[in-house]
Amino acid sequence: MDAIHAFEHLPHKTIERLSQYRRALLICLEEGKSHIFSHEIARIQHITPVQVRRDLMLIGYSGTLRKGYNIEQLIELIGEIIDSEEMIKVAVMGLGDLGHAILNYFNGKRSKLSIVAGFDVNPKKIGTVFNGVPCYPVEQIQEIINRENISIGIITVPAKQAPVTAGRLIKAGIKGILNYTPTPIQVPEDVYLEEYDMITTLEKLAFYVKLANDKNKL
Amino acid sequence: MDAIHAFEHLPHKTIERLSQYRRALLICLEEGKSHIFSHEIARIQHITPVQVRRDLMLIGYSGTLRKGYNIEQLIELIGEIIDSEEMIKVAVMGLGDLGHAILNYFNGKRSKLSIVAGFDVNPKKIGTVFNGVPCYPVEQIQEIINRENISIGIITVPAKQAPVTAGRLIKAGIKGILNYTPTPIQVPEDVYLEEYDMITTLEKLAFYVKLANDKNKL
DNA sequence: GTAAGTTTGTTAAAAAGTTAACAACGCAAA
DNA sequence: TTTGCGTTGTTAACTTTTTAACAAACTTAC
Repeated sequence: MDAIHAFEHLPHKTIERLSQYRRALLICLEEGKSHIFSHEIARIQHITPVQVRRDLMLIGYSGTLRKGYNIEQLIELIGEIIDSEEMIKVAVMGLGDLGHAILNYFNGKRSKLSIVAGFDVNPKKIGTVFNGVPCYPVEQIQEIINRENISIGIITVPAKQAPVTAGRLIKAGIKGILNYTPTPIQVPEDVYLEEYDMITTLEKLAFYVKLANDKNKL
Repeated sequence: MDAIHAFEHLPHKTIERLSQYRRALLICLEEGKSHIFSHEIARIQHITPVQVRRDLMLIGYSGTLRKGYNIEQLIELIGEIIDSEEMIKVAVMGLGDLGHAILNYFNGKRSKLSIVAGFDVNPKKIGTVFNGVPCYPVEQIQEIINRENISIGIITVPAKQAPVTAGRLIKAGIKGILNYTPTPIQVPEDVYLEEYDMITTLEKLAFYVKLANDKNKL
């Protein structure tokens, strides 16, 4: 009980990294490894070994001296912290290229997180099934979200339609929204929002590439 | 000269936000507005007005008291800071759904950043043109990157192929890589890397939705 | 023309996140 | 043995980022 409460206060960045650690660990497990050192995890994630050890300290996991961390146990523990007990269900709004891309990458790999519905305005897509996910008309959003008990919506519609799509999700009682479009949206306080915009990242990258270039010119 | 040097030391987060401010400002300009208050920008980006003012202070832009910031001027200034003088050219590795999605969202809107080539292994795609971007076979990567003077590569291939794709880009002399796959890659020191993974964000969102749920249950 | 209200620009404080430092431990080699 | 090395766990220092506080300046209302 006390331990559960502690996880509430994990730093946001640690939560992100735990998800990443787990992904890396799953790959290592596949490769037949049973233990891993902090510096190995660190190298994969482009961070320092200290940071890895600190994160693991925060979640109360102990490794073995000179042997590293037990991969299987660590995956298990990370799951206990970041996964939900019940399945968390997700809807994708807009089954264009980006929606499809997400379904592809996601592809039933997460055990406690599952995309169960897609919505689109294109009549040709309605009724089709892509990667096991059926496509519904947006008008049915309220009905499907209630029926399937969907708590997260991913917005992958064209940028201009992001706000109205967000509005629909909010009205339907969604708990969290992941917005992949470059158009920022507004949500009420009780909806958790994650804006995840591709263009910002690219422009930032371009800035630092330019900077490096300019330095080399001197 | 001195002013240019100062921009080198802008906080990373400020660079990100400048890109976002500009995007929001462009929309406001389209809507016919000429000035904007810090709290308006803040609201759009889900941050505080202080943060906006602080960022603008750092880039040395002054607004008008009780009138706000001149949108056109501010867009101009942000461009001077984050854009490169010459066009920065970008290649997309993998023209699947995600590659297409990026081309769609990007779509020639950035004036100083341009996607000029796509690469794929699928023979059916080679030679086609999507959104004005021609698709080449990966074997020609070195040739095209040299010829077009491409400095940034975006990786949108299937996750398993991310590392080998990164290797090809690096060998071809790329300066910056944006990796959209969930598989982390390794780059030498002089290549700027941005990992931009969709699954981490979704898992983080799920965690905070779960947390909110658990709290409500009590 | 004076008071009240807004908004900017800036400095200072606080919070969040990262890195450094190092004790503790245990294995391996001499 | 005992010495040296590699690794963990943890505290403390540092850096980055955000937030608070407030003076200055302009506008409007009275």
